Amino acid sequence: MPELPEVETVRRGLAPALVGARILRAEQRRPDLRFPFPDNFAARLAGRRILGLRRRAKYLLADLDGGETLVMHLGMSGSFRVDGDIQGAFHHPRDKSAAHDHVVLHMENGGRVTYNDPRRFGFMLLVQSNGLDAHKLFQGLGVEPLDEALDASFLAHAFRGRAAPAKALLLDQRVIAGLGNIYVCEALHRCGISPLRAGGKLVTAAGRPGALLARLPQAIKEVLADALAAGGSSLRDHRQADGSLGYFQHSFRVYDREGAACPTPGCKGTVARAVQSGRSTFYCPQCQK
DNA sequence: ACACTATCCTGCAGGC
DNA sequence: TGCCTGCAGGATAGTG
Repeated sequence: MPELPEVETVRRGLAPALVGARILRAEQRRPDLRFPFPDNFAARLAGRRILGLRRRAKYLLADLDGGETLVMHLGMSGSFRVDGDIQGAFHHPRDKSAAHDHVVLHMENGGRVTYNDPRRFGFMLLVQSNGLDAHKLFQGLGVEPLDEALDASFLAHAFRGRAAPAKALLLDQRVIAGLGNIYVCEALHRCGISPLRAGGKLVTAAGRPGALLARLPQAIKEVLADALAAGGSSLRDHRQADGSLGYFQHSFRVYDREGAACPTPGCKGTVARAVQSGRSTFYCPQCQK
């Protein structure tokens, strides 16, 4: 479920159960997800206290005592579940999703945090906390989209001379870290930029942001803020850590709305679907230029 | 350097 | 009903 608003919503949901709490015991139920788990993963988690839970881009970072940080990425289908069931697990045998419960953290406070990931594109790593920024995963990461560093001149610099479509550039985590397919589609629609438009064409010859590009940072920040306020988007049956559903999917203007009337006031267009870099793009050919 | 593809994996919806 | 195809919120290695 993982773009920035979803990961941040997960972080907020997990924090009460994890921050300040000690991991009594950890279960690692398979050798790997996207990558192999670290050596002695479960044993290295046992007894550790979680000092804080942060987010960087789409990564969740749990800082542990002892100087290590547990780095978690949800991939496409990762989710966390928190239950306070101290008496023992209730796992319905027909609950298929339990087959994909890959990691369980048994907390000293009686809580239990389970990581479930059917597609296993997610991963967990342990990294020295003081070397996090230098780690390969974080080294090349672009700006946080909600940071003030994301502004029109930053985008003009990043897009200048690029032939790749705006969609591809916004999905590139080395430029902006945290956007994904949904929010890129939504942000481009909000500011009237076609996802097919070459990035370089949105920049003036002098390297300044064009009129449309100037609106993009605000569009990105607004759609993310709206999604955060809604608890993220819940496609299919994805749930937040506390079991509740985000509801921003009801506010999508173009994503997964092929054939619907364009919601832009005064626009008579119809939402279209295109495929870019193997992924669906939704946009209005009428008002996105 | 850049642009584009194929790929990892499972589940689900839609067509026949 | 069942089988098949395509598609899914991500990110990377590999190709030209």
